[in-house]
Amino acid sequence: MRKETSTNTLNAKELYETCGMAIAVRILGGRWKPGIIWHLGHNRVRYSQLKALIPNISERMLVQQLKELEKYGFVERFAFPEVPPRVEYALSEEGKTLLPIVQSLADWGNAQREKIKIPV
Amino acid sequence: MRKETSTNTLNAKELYETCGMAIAVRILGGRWKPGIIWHLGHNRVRYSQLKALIPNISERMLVQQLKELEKYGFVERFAFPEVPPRVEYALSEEGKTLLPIVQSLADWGNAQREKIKIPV
DNA sequence: CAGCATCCTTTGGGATACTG
DNA sequence: CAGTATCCCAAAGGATGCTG
Repeated sequence: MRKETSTNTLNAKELYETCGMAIAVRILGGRWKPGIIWHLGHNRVRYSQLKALIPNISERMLVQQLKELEKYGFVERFAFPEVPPRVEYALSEEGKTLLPIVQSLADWGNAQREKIKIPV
Repeated sequence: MRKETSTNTLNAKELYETCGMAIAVRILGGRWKPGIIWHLGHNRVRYSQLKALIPNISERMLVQQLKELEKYGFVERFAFPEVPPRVEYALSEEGKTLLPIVQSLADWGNAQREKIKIPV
């Protein structure tokens, strides 16, 4: 078992030397987290459902990002001891504070779709 | 001269296959763009000023990110034919639509500074 | 079903030196 | 002052195969 180099871990030094923007970018950074948060919204969502909602994401990324969000307390994980297994994810109260941000990202992006000039 | 692989170029295929969120993440993605946009705000800012406002950023990154933002039309560049040279950057009208997003990122990040649990 | 492990490629970003 | 050019490393992400 090889230890995955833990990225996005804010240690005390980094935390207090950076401004809020830097913190936000580190926590929300990457290609997937905003989409995951957006799809969680206010509901509980099953792992398989989440995977279906986010086409192109690999299982590796989905699990990894969910774990990071869980580690920071933005996402809660509910595992049911059933066979076959069932796991649901949801935003914590803290995580829900991210919803306005990701919503405005999504809205902005959708508005761009019509306006942007296509290179090539 | 080695051609820098052009990142963040949305071609037609990528553009129309993705949702708004994916577009927003691609355009705003990375460690620096939100901070650059935030510091530009509603003013014109000189290159050297921008560099001072964003500690830790290298010239390479600052120039590269500004060029990308300019390519998409979110940033305008004003070069004055003087010696020593002077260059100012500002958000275009289109670019200013990003301000609410980056502002909410900054606000959220600042709010986190007090709340977050410090690992190690 | 909901993952984990491993290998690999691509991208982002830092350091340094140099220039019109 | 406002950049370029080059080299290099680290982090992000993809593909595939396997498991409780």
